[in-house]
Amino acid sequence: MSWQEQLVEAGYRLTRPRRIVMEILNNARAPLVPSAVFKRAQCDGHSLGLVSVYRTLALLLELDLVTLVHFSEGCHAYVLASPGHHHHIICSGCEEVIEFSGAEDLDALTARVQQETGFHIDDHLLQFYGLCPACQQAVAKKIS
Amino acid sequence: MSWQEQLVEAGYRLTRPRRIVMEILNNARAPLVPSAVFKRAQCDGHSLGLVSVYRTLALLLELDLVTLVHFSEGCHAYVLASPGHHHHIICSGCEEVIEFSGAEDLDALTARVQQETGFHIDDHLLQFYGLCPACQQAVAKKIS
DNA sequence: TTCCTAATTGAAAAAGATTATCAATAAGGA
DNA sequence: TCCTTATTGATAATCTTTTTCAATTAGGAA
Ligand SMILES: [Zn+2]
Ligand SMILES: [Zn+2]
Ligand SMILES: [Zn+2]
Ligand SMILES: [Zn+2]
Repeated sequence: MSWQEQLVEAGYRLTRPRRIVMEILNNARAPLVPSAVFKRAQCDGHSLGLVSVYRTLALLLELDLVTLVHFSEGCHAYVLASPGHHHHIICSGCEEVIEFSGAEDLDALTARVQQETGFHIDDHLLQFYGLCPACQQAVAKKIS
Repeated sequence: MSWQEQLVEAGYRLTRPRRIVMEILNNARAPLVPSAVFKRAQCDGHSLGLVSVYRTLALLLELDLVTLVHFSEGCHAYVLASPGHHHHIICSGCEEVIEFSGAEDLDALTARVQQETGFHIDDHLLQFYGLCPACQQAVAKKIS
C-alpha cells in the first residue's frame, strides 16, 4: 500500500503540503529537522508554511510513514551516570530509570551490521522502554 | 575518584551551583530536563540561575558524570520509514542514514534484562553511529 | 588570614523551536 | 459544479536554548 493510500485509508486527505513534505523526505539522504524541511521546500520554490511542516511530520509519524532518528545532542533529559558503559530502561509509567550493562550482547549484531553495510560502527544508542514492577502492579490493580 | 575530584582533575572549580545540580540529580529518580533541575533547585530554596543549569549539565556531560536519556518525543530529525521494524545507522561524517533490521538479535538481551530487573519491556531504541564507506575513504585520504 | 586573579555565575536580552488561534483555502464527494 | 469540512498558513503566544557582560567567588599566593 502506497503512502497516499495509507493516508486516505486513515481518513486523511491527500494535500499539496503533504505531497511536498513526502517528496522532500524521499529525496533526502540525511534525517531532516522540521526547519530543514521547510527551508528545502522554499529552495524548491514551493509555498509551504512552517506550521504545516510540523503538523505534517506529526501526522506522518502517527501513521508510521516516518521515523524519528535520535542524535546524541538534542534530547535533554539527564540522569546520573555510573562509571562504565551502560544502557537504560525507562518506565513509561513513572519515568524511573534503571541502568543495565550488556555491551557484549550487541557485539554480534554490531559485527553483522558492519559487514552488511560497510559502515565502521563506533558508537551506539540502546534503550529499553517498559513498565517497572511497581507500575505493573498498579496496572494490574486497576484492571481487577 | 569522586565527581568532585574529577571536576578538579579536569581543571574546573568546585562551585556551589555545580554542587546543587549534582545533589539534585543524585536525589532524582527520573531523568530531569534542565528546566526541571531549575525548578527543583528553587523548591529546595537554592538560588541558582537557569543558565547555570544549562552550563553545568553541559559540563557534567562532557566529563561523563551524567548521561542523556532519549525519549521518543523531543528529538526531531525525521527520516522516511520503511514498513516493518528497523533500526538505523547514522554516519557521523555526512549524516547519511541507513536502515537495518535485526529485532531478533535483541531478543536474548531483552529477555535477560527483563529477568534481572523485573521490568516488562515493550519497546526499545537502538541506533548505531559510525562512518559510511564514503566517509571512511575521505578520512583515509586526508591522513595519507 | 587576606588579597588577587581568573573562572564562574546570573540577569537580561536575543535567537530558535514549538504550539495555539482562526479566518481563508481547497480536497473530495454529491 | 457546488458544498461541506478538513486543512492550510499567517500571526501571535510559549517555551527552550544561547549570547553577552558586569558582578561574584573559588582557590592559590602572599
Ligand atoms: Zn514505573
Ligand atoms: Zn551500549
Ligand atoms: Zn558518511
Ligand atoms: Zn528494534
